[in-house]
Amino acid sequence: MKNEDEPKDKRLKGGDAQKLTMAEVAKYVGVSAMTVSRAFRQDASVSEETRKRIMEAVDALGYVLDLSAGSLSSRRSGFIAALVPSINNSNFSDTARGITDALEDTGLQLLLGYTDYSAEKEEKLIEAMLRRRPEGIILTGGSHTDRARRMLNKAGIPVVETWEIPEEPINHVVGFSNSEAMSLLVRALAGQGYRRFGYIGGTTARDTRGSQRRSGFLRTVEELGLGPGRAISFGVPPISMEQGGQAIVSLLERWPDTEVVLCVSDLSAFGAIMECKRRGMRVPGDIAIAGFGDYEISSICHPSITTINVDCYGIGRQAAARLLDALQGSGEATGDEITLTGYRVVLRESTDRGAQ
Amino acid sequence: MKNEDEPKDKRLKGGDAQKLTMAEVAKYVGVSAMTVSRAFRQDASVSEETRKRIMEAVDALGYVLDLSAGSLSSRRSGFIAALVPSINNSNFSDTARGITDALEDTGLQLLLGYTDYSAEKEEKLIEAMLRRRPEGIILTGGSHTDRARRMLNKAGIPVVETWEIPEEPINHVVGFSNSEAMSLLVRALAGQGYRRFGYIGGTTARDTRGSQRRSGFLRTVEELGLGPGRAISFGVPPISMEQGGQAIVSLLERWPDTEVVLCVSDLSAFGAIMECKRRGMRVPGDIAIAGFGDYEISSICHPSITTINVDCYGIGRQAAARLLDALQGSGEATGDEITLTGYRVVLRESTDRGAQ
DNA sequence: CCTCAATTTGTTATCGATATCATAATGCTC
DNA sequence: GAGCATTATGATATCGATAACAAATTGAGG
Repeated sequence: MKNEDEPKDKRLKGGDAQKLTMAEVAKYVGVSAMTVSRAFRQDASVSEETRKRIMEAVDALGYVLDLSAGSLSSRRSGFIAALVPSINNSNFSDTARGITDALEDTGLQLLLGYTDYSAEKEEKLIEAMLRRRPEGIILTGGSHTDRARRMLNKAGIPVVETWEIPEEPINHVVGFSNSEAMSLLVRALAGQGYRRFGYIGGTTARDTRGSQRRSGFLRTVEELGLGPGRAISFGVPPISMEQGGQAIVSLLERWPDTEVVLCVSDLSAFGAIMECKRRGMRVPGDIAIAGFGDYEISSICHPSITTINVDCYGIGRQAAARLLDALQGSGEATGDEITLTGYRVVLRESTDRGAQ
Repeated sequence: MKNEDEPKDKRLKGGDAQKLTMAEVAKYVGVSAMTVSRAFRQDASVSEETRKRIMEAVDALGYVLDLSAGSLSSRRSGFIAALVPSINNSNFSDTARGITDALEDTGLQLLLGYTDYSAEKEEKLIEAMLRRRPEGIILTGGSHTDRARRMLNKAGIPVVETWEIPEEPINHVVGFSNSEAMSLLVRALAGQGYRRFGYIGGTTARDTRGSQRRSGFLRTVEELGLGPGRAISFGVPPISMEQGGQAIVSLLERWPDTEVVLCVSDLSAFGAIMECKRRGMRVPGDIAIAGFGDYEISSICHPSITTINVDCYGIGRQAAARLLDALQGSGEATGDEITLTGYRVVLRESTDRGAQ
């Protein structure tokens, strides 16, 4: 597959004039580099005719703008960073989509990083991102290492924390109370007559949202006089489908008369439901199960899964909007620094009291 | 939430000395900027003692390296780009994880973009990435716009196409034949005695891997003398769970005696199975269903889903490895330019002939 | 004690674009 | 057609790091 009939300098297949610069395009067209630079920006004042000629040359020569040079000079990197715990989670990818959409036509690009639910990885990623000088940064959650906080404070760029309401916000917040949301679900199910509540989901610092949901569960069960709640931890967050299945087995062994089990996410709820069915139990007949997050799987699954719908996409859009506000340098604050996003209970088959 | 007791220049909460440069760190320590620069790289020759003093100063001042300046000078951006069709797809995120892992300790960072299965979006993303001068680029699939191809050729960086075997590779390829893989699944099921095969999944150019699977299906059914295959398209790729459910209804209306249905992915297979169960059909008793991709859901689901397991993670690792080889400028070719990755049939409950 | 090599540090030019200011061309009004 | 505003283009310095080369320091060997 190697070609012999070419110069033997180590060059890549198909690659030719590797280093094509704006100055060369300029010379080719017969204008100055500055004019070429202007032609690339829509606001700049270049005559339509010149721009056309330049763009033709750009096309003919195959020139591609070099932002690394441009951003050094303009002190604008042209991107914002967003860190999410997991890339393979439709909730977070919906948020990422929201950000991307909100950024459209702003000339800003999104750079995504994933922290794998680890504050240490988050710290490293924050540093890696800051080294490229993002114009703003969107984080998931409010739990960061001290060093990460220091770096973010120093950076002098707007920061948005999302998906929860941190005790000590760094800057802007777009999210909701996970504990309140879980509480709402408990109350909704209690309102349907359920009394003996179980819960699947850990308490580790890795998943602060999960911990908040758990504490919302325990608190509410207590408040309703139905306590103490029966909570099982299993595995390392994020709890997988498989771990959901293992957890419900443990839970039912320990508390066999449990009526309804709430899970930290729909994925573990799905695992739990499937495991129950595999063991010949009926859901919701023998045991009712609910999740959190309203993933696609929950509406498709048979039985469909009761859950909390979160405005994931909206979180993304709002977070980006707050960032853009801040970048616009709007002297006055845009109202509160905390933007609350919505959630709602979605009752489905998996907790239907009428069904058998 | 606004503070009045501060200078009113528009400064961000917590932000102080915004522009801290290497030269200032150098002055603080009493060395030259060059020495500071060296201290940041492990290979450089700086005495241990000096490096320690510099790093302490970096810490004390909160200095963060500016890569946009560095990469301009060194002509090394320090990142590679990878484009995947969808961010919310565990197959592709496994590949992304493979790339990330392979890049560890190379000093290279991964920048991920998602094309939403659109060649136009891919073209735009390729341009956006190239403007930041990645040192290499990993693509999904072999179907690109002409302009994208031109840009990639001009860029003079290694390119790896993954997840399929393109007719006209740009440079390196790491993948497998989707049509052969689907063919293998058809043969495995035919071997179990199935005769009347159906298929769910489109033919659009948006999802070339899906098209290849479909053609592999049709070809093999024909070859086995079981044709013509009964194929249904539904919706725009990637086919969702819900569309899988709708598709199987259409398929069974049109060809009620179908014995087994193969789906372009596990997600549509799952949707199809759940829809069947909702309608009171037994899977595999009344209809057998198989998927493609071996997503987590397939092993958890009840019934568990027969599928093709693809080495998604390996694709990522290998793609990154090929890229690194090419970057090492290894004069000689590293064997073939096409790296084949494995796949295997995973037989599970959803096509179990013994079950009812 | 001198020479040469190895190690550590410094100086200067440069990467490729853009900010800024200067200048040329154009158009409009009276 | 002079005067002035407006638009289009150019020249130069600069962003903040690193490459490349130079110089200073140290140590070993004869």
